[in-house]
Order: sequence, then structure tokens, then C-alpha cells
Amino acid sequence: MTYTISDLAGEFDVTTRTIRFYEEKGLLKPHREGTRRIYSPADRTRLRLILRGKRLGLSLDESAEIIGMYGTPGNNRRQLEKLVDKIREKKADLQRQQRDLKAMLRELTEAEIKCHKALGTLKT
Amino acid sequence: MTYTISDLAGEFDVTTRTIRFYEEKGLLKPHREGTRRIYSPADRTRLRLILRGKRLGLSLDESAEIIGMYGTPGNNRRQLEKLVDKIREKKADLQRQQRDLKAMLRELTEAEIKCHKALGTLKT
DNA sequence: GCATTTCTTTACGTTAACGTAAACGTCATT
DNA sequence: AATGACGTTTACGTTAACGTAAAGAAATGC
Repeated sequence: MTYTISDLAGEFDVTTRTIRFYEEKGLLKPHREGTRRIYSPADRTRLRLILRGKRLGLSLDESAEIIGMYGTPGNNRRQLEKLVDKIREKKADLQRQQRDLKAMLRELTEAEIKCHKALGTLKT
Repeated sequence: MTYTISDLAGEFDVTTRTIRFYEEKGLLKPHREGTRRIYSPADRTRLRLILRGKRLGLSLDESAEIIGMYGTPGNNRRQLEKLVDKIREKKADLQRQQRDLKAMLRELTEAEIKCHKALGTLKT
């Protein structure tokens, strides 16, 4: 299965300009058929991951770095250990973000409850 | 207790320019002592919330909107219901973000395990 | 009292992540 | 063969969130 650029743009609700921009930045390298871009399922997955990173507030560079970590790890020992360290760093970042998220969710829930109480006293 | 601008800049590791910028955008309104800015604990809290929003990838406008929801809700019924709706929308956004976060954490953990296995076969 | 630090305003500069427009190729349909 | 629908490259424009620099007032240390 393959996709055109507008297939993916439609599916993920972004513009074709955006997808080309990601390619320009080296995040996607679709196969070419003549001059046309042809996207594989793997390309589609990469785009999905990029957009997910975006929703988490990551820059494109950060997303690229993280996606790079999913690839097959080299066989060099030194590099492997370095990769593990980087993975742990990213995980730590995300875990902090998770704490921030939970805190904000708690506060919003509190605010919601306050609204309900205010509505309650208003019903009379 | 009050704080100067560089107190807060130091504590939260941002520049004074950043803090003034937030004020320019209407996110902070410190009291003035002559021409000097004086920050109350409430101001400090607002700054903390802004920076937390930033870590979550929110824009300043979004953070401002959310912080506004924590205030005392009006007494108008119509407005209260609208506020509840907005709170629920934000909560839904954050919950999606939470799913994205967990997915990414899972994948990073998988990658980490792959590295460990690779290191294991390398030890021989 | 003088230098140094800390504050102020004003204003132009910078980067990321696209938007927008022009100008053109190509394929399917009418 | 002409009309659209879709693709391409090239290039300038835009917005958010600050950075950076200049020029000066005020407080603080010695």
C-alpha cells in the first residue's frame, strides 16, 4: 500500500505544504515516481509520530531525535550506552510532563466542581 | 512576602525579558513601587502556571485562558454553563495529550529494552 | 561621592513552523 | 483540445515568543 501527499494530508488533517516542509527538514524521505512523491506505510507512521510529537509540544528536531531512537540500534557498545542515556533523558522529560499534566487536570477538575456548586446554589 | 523581577527570574530560570514580555501580553500585572515591579505570591503562582503550560506545549494565550478558569466563577447562569463547557474541552485536550504521552513512553521503554538486549549479546 | 549593579523603556532582530502566491507540468475527462 | 484536479518548485510573508542592544534612572557597596 502507498499514499499520495494529499492522501496523508487528508487523513491527518494537515496541508500538503506541511508535509513537504517536514521533508525539507529531513523528517520524511518519500520515494519518487518521476517527480511525484509516493509514501509508504513506514512514511505514514513517521508522519503520525511527528504529529504526535507536535501535540506534545515537541519541536520538529526533538521529534526527529526521538523517532531516530526507535530505529535499529547500532552494534557499537559505546554508542549503545549513549543511546540508552538519551532515551532515559527523554523519558524523564516526558515523566515530568506527565506530572504537569496531572496537576493541571486536577486543577481543572476543581474549577469544574466549583462551577457545579455555584450552579447548585443558583437553582433555588 | 514580595519578589523583585530578578528574584523570580532566578527562581524559575527565565530571563527578566521573558517576565516583562508576559506582562506585556497581559499575563502578569505586578504592583509598582515607583517604576519598579513588585511581585506578590499570587503573581508568582501565575508565573509558575504559565511556565507549566509552556512545558506542556501550550501557547501563552492558551495558558492565560486556562489560568482564567481558576478564578472565581461569575454568578450568571449562562456564563457558568459556558465556563463548564470550556473546562471540559480543555480537559479533553489534556486527556488526549496524556494518551499520546503514555504511548510515547511505552515506545521509548521498548527502545530501551532493545538496547539492553543488544548490549547483552555484546557482553560475550 | 563615585562606581557598580539593578532596574526601566524603546526598538529592532531572530527562529521555528508553516502560509500564501506565482508559475509551471501532467493526467483524466468532457 | 481544452478544462479541471492534482502535482511540482521557488520564494517571499507571517506569527509567537522571546533575544539583544541602547540609553538612561535609581539604589547599593565601598
